[in-house]
Amino acid sequence: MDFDPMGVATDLVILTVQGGSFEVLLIRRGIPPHRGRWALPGGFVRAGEGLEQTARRELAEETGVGSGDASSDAPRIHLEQVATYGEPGRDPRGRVISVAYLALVPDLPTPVAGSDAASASWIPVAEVLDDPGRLAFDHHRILTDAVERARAKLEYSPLATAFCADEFTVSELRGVYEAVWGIPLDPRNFHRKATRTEGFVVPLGATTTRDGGRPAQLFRRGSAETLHPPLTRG
Amino acid sequence: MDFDPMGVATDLVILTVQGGSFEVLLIRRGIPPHRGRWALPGGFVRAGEGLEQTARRELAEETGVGSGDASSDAPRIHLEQVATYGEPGRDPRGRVISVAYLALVPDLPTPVAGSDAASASWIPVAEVLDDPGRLAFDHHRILTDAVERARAKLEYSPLATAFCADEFTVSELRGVYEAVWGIPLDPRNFHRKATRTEGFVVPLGATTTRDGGRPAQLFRRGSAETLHPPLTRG
DNA sequence: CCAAAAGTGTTGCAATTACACCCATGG
DNA sequence: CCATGGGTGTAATTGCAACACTTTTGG
Repeated sequence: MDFDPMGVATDLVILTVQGGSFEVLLIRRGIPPHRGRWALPGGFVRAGEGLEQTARRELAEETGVGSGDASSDAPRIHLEQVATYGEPGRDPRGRVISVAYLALVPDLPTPVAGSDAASASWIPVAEVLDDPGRLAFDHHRILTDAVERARAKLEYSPLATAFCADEFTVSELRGVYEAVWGIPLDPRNFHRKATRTEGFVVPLGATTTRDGGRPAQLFRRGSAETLHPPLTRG
Repeated sequence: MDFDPMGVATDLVILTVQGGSFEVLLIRRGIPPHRGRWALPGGFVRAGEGLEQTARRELAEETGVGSGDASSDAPRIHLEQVATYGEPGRDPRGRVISVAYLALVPDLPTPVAGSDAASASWIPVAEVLDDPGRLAFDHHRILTDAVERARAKLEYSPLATAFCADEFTVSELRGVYEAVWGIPLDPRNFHRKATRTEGFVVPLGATTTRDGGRPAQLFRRGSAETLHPPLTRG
């Protein structure tokens, strides 16, 4: 038996935390379908290209970072697959399957508009989630799934460090948790948990006073893949 | 820009627990490529068909249950998407993207060989995981990912009930956990956790002596989607 | 009666929370 | 000296593992 050929695309949920706000990168579509509407950045997988490779290419096009090329010395961006969406009729161009990826980036310079985007902007996640009609295609569902994944993974993985610069303070790390989860955390207990959890963060010895008050130690992400014990919400 | 057309398939990781053994349904391929080798059941997505619909169709073909048709009164089988695999070169027939699904079924009658399968058998999961060369394509990776997902979800979701018949005892439920995790659990503490966790299981009043000894209460799965608190491994 | 499996009570350790308190800087 | 944020100590509580013990059947 032969197969029915289909289009395969990747869509990206690029998340960041800026000044205590949890935001997603959206584009205003410059070409049909859904021209002029907000959507997740994405594009078709090319013939010889792997799925993650496509996602990294799109990420680089939109943000200017994270291309997986050996030639690039850009910071390593966290990128993971979330799910695949393939209902017939989800794209008016024909039968298109979309593999959604979640990317977590630190505070970045202004986003760049890609080829199919009239413009690109950081928008607060909560605002978009509260308005199911805001996004084109089935992108509201994709965003919902990706954000849920991110929120869950903060608990048991060191993923939050992906939102931070190379060097960060415990407060900055806590700010990530507070922004993503949308709840305040006790700074004193958080400090203990973050620093005592094996392999989560490693102290650099240096300090900074960029947040005012007593100088804070600087840390880099550790080597742990999972957090024991996990950080809990609430 | 137009897209490069590709084949889209679903592959199924169908898991069950039989007599304390955690097993996966494999087929011996009856057609090329990889004719004669073991593989996960799967097949191409048809033109007007949704991804999950394809998975349910394949599941019904292999096991005779769980088709999503309204006409079917077969039991509802747990089916969830795991991940999508799309490296160029993973399938010699051309560029094929495969969406992997995880299905959990209760102890079932003998499996049926589908159209592309010479035969189908239940094989212990541990045995297959220990032998990376056993499966065709990249199916060892898919199985690894799916089993990891299943093991993790037992902790915080009522998924284990999907391996049980409609009515089950606490011991039978514990047997599922022990088989999937591969470790023994304290029957007394497990009983408390399972029955005290809100919405996990609901007592039916009836009892059974099918396991010997004192009669055990029968339960049905509850309505909870997540377990609070979770059941922990170790 | 004994064996086997179901189910309950209790105890002690470990993790977590809530918050009092001290530290180090800038203004 | 005060405000601000960084960081430590500690008591009350909760959660959980370990295991003694009781219950209800079959043989």
